[in-house]
Amino acid sequence: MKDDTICEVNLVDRENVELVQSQMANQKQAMQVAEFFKTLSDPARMRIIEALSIRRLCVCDLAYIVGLSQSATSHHLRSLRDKRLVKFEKNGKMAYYSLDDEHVAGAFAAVLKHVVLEHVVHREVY
Amino acid sequence: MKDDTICEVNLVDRENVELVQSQMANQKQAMQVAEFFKTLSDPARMRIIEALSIRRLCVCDLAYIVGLSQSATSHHLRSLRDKRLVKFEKNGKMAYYSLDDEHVAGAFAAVLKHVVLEHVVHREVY
DNA sequence: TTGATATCTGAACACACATTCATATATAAG
DNA sequence: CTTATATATGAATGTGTGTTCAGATATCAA
Repeated sequence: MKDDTICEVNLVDRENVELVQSQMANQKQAMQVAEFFKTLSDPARMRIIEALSIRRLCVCDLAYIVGLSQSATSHHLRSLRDKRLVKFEKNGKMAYYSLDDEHVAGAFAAVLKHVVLEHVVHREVY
Repeated sequence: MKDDTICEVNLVDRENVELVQSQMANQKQAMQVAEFFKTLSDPARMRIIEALSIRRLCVCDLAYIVGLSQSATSHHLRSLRDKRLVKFEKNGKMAYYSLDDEHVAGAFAAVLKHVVLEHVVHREVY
């Protein structure tokens, strides 16, 4: 336990801290994963991704499904496009959006690797 | 394709829309999953969870590891506690935090079920 | 008791971001 | 060319939230 140590300059158990630091992914990776989570942290974007995983859709049908205005939907689609989570094809006046499967799968794989596995594997008794 | 239909009142392909709607999880579930993602969408909270998945830690050591002030760390821990993702025990002046394993595992399971599987299973040709 | 330490908490500030509104672009139809 | 439709986009607004700051609470030591 070592709670007899005195906390100087915000460090109680240096040994413990160094062990944790050595086992943690670097800060850049954590930020990337957090970035991906942030994208999915909005219910509207969540539902957009969900809907597009079922079927390719045009903007106005998508807007209807997620219950947003056409403009708001378009803004979200733009940010999702920038993150390469969705792609689109223009067909006349219409724009048909679908998931960017490879990239989404890759992102999920990264998340699973850096978060879930990390948690499942390190089941030690504290 | 059916892009010959006219878009009245924001609906191009009613049939398609209804199919997607029937296959989507309800909005409540989407919001719950989004809520969980929002919690992990902050790099600091991300690293807090990551660190605690390795070892039980007191607040000041945790603050040192994630590179935040003690106050900011405490605020994050409070929100994580409210969502039952972490738990803590007091030992004298110190507070030792650890993951609330059952709840975290449950949350991840829900996410995997409602997001990843959904995506993997529905691999149809559009 | 007094002083030091670890943590917590409310208020304030600053910044990020989702939505709306107005408008722009592009295509199709008449 | 003109009109209508589908989508895109920039600006503005309002809301949410992460951090800091100051101070509160609690425990331990002297």
